[in-house]
Amino acid sequence: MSPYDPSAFPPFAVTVDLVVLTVRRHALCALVVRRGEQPFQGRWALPGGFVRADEDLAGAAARELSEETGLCAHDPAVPGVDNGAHLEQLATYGDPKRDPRMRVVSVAHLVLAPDLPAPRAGGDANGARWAPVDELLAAGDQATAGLAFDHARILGDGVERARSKIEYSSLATAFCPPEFTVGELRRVYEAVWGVALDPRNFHRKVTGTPGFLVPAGGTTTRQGGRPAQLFRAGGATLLNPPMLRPEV
Amino acid sequence: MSPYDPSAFPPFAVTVDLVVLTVRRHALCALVVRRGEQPFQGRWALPGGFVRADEDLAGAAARELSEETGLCAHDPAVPGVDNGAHLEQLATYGDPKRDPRMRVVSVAHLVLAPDLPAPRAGGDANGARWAPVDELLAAGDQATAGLAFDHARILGDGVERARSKIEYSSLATAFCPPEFTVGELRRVYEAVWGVALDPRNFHRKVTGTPGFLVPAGGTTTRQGGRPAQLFRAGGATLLNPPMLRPEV
DNA sequence: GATCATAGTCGTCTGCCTGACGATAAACAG
DNA sequence: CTGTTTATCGTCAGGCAGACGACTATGATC
Repeated sequence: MSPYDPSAFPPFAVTVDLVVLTVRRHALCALVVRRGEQPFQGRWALPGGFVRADEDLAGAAARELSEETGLCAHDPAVPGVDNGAHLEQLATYGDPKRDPRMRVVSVAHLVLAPDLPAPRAGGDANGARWAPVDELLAAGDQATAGLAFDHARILGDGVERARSKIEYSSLATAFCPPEFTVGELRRVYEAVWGVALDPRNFHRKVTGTPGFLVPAGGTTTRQGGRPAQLFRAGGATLLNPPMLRPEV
Repeated sequence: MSPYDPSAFPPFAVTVDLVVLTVRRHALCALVVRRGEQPFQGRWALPGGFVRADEDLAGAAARELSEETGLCAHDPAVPGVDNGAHLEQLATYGDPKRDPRMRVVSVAHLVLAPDLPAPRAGGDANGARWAPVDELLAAGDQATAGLAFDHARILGDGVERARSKIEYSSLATAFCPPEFTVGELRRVYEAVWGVALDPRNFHRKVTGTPGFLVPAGGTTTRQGGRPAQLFRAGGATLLNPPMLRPEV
C-alpha cells in the first residue's frame, strides 16, 4: 500500500465525544444525553457530534461543549480566562464495529467543569442530565442498561485520567468556582478519588505547595462552621510536590 | 446539526503515525523515514500510513510498526510476550491544514523499543534511520530543515510522554533487552531524561521498589567492570514509590 | 445566652524516603 | 601489580507524609 495516496483511502466519519465531569453533592458526575435516534435510541450516551470539514478537533469539542452546556472551554494556551472549563484531548476510539452503521473514529475529549446549575438539552438530545459516574459505570456491567456504543469505556478512561491528573497537576481547581476554600477543594479530591482525606494534612499540603493557591482576600461561611479563607487558583499547573492518592 | 446522521458527514482520511523511540549509545533516538513523494519529498518524517477499512487503530499501528521495523508490538492486554515493544496510543492530530492535499486525521502512537540492529526500510520510504531526538527537535526550529508535516510536534509530545511515563511506571524496561542490569536500566533513564543519576541511589531505589525487577539468576560483564546481576522486568506496571526526575 | 455541632487552622511527633557521599568488590587493561 | 571501570553496600542528615491533639469561629438548638 502506498501511504498518503490521495486517490485511494477508506473514508471515515470523525466525531468528538465529550466526557464532561463535575462534582455535585460529594459525587463525581458526568454529563450524559438521551439518544433520540437509532441505534441505542432512548439510551444515555456521552455528548458529541461530527467534526466539521474546516474545523480543528479541539474546536469541534469546544463547539459541542458550548452547544450542550453553554460552557466556554478554557484553552490552556490562552491564559487568563478561567470562567470556563478545562478541556483536553483524552483518546481516540476507532474499533471498526463500534458504530453499527458506518466506520466512525471518535476523538474523545475530557472536560472538567465546576458544578453547573442544570444541563440544557442539546439539539439532538431528548434530555441531558448529570449522573454519578459510579452509577453509569456500574450499569455498564449489565449488558443492556449501560451507556450507548463504547461510551462506558470512554467514560472509564476519562475518569481514570481525571483521577490521576489531579495528583500531579492543579486541575482539581477546574472543578471549583473561581473562588473557593481549602475545604471545597478537599471535597473535590475526596469525590474524584472516592476516599476521605485528613483535613489538617490536606490544608498543610495545599497551602504549602508553591503556586497552587493564592489568597483571594475574603472569607466565606457557605459550608457552615468557622469561616474559611477564600483562594483562587495559582499560576502553577504542575504540582511539586504532587498530591498523593492514598494507597488502597 | 444532527450528529450521527449517516447521510451527511465530511469524509476524512485516517492515518496512524508512529513515534518509535529507543536508546542507542546513551542517546534517545527516534525512527524516521525519508519521504519518497510530495509533499515534503526527501524530508524525514515519522513512519505511518492509512488505517484500513476493517482495521483497529492499534492494529494499524502494530502493522505499520512491523512493516517498518519487523518489531512485534507487545499488547499490554496480552501479557507474557515481551520479545516485542511497548505500544500505546499517544494523541490525535487533526488540524484542517496539517496535510496540504486533503483532510487527514492522524492517530499518533508511541512505541518504546530496545535497541535494534538496524532499521529496515519500509515499502514507501527511500530510507529509514534512527536519529537522536535532540537533533530532530533542534532542526525543527529552523523552518525548512525539520520533520515533515506536524511531525516535530508529534515527536515532541511522544518524547514528553515517554519522559513522564518512565517516572511512575516500569516502562523504562521496554527500552532494555529481556535481561538487563541495573546499570543498563540507569543508562536508559539518563538518556531519556538527559540527566546523570547517582548509581548508588538508583540501585537502592530500583531494587527496593516491589515488583519492578526480578533477579534473572546470572551475571554479565558486557558493560565492563565488575560483573553485574541480571534482572528481568517484574510484574508491576505502576511504580510505587515512583522514580523521581531530578529538579532543574 | 449556654451549649452543641460543624468546619477551619495551627502544631507536634514519628517514620520513611531521598540525596550526598564514603567504602568495598570484582572484573579488565597495561 | 596497579590503575580503571563498574557494581554494590552503608551511613547520615534533611524533608515530607500520615496520625492526631488542640484551638478557633461560626450557626443551630434548647
